[in-house]
Amino acid sequence: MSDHQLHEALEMLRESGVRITPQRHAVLEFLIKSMTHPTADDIYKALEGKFPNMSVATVYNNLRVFREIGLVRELTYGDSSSRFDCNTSEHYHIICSSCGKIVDFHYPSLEEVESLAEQVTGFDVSHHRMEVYGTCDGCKKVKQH
Amino acid sequence: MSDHQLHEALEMLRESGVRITPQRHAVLEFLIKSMTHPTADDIYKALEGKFPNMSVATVYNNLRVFREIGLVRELTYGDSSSRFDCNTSEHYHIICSSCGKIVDFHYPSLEEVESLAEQVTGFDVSHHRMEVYGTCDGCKKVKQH
DNA sequence: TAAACTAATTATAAAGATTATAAAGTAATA
DNA sequence: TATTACTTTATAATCTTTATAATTAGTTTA
Repeated sequence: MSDHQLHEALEMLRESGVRITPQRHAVLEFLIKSMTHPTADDIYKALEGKFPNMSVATVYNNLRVFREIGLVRELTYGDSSSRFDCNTSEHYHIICSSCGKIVDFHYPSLEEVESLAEQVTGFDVSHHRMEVYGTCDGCKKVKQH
Repeated sequence: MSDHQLHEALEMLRESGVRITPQRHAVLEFLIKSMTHPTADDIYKALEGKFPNMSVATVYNNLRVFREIGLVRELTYGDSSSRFDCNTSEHYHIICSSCGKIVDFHYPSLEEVESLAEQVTGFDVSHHRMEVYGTCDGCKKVKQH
């Protein structure tokens, strides 16, 4: 499943004329295989075993390249650092206010909101973003004790 | 209108046992009267004429106090710095991807999304957040030329 | 009102995330 | 092979936000 996704992503890079270096490949692979939504630092730490000389700047550079191509989305929440999401298919996120865990969920796209906003404000709407916040199962149990 | 809002906000501060200092009053007043959603730095710059000795830390301190009381909401968008919104009534934002302008709009709360997310993920949902992105009227015109 | 206490402000430093720059390395192409 | 463009590394710089300590100001109490 994620192998197929990786393959497609590499294809997109090639088509865009972006070189596929070992570091770039590793960052991409880690992003696709990770089910969490890692920060740049998460990725850096995860790969420093394999690439002891890799610089943080390389992680950021590659994430920027991926974002520009449309391969990843950058998620900015309240906390200090951005998170990166490789799943570009339509989905929303629910975030645990207690431990920061992020879980995907699906819901039909909120087109009605977009068209209303367009009418009311006179903007040309391109997209929207929505997240739900709450307490995850694990944190609920911890709180009960 | 905003005088009334300022009065109510000051009342809330008093009830919470928070001192109303000149700087605090000025930050609050600026937030309420400004129709934009300023960053901490915007506020700092706007008030440095009146309070030449005011420190940035004071602005942040006061914003934190206001947030803790529930007087303002902190908005974290893609750009580097947080924005602060004094309008605590239910509403959503539409943001211009080109110039960063933020406009409020109203829409019935998305309770259905919250309850579905709750069922699917097992979270206890507390709230959600949604923004619409697009191009504002001004920027549309600029682009046409 | 004066003394004591508490909270707020200032000035400054520190932390953390991200971006910029220059030099060195690597791949692609003619 | 020589040239070119792209990528990485190392490092410094920037920017936002938080932390700390000292000072100031406001509030309470005697």
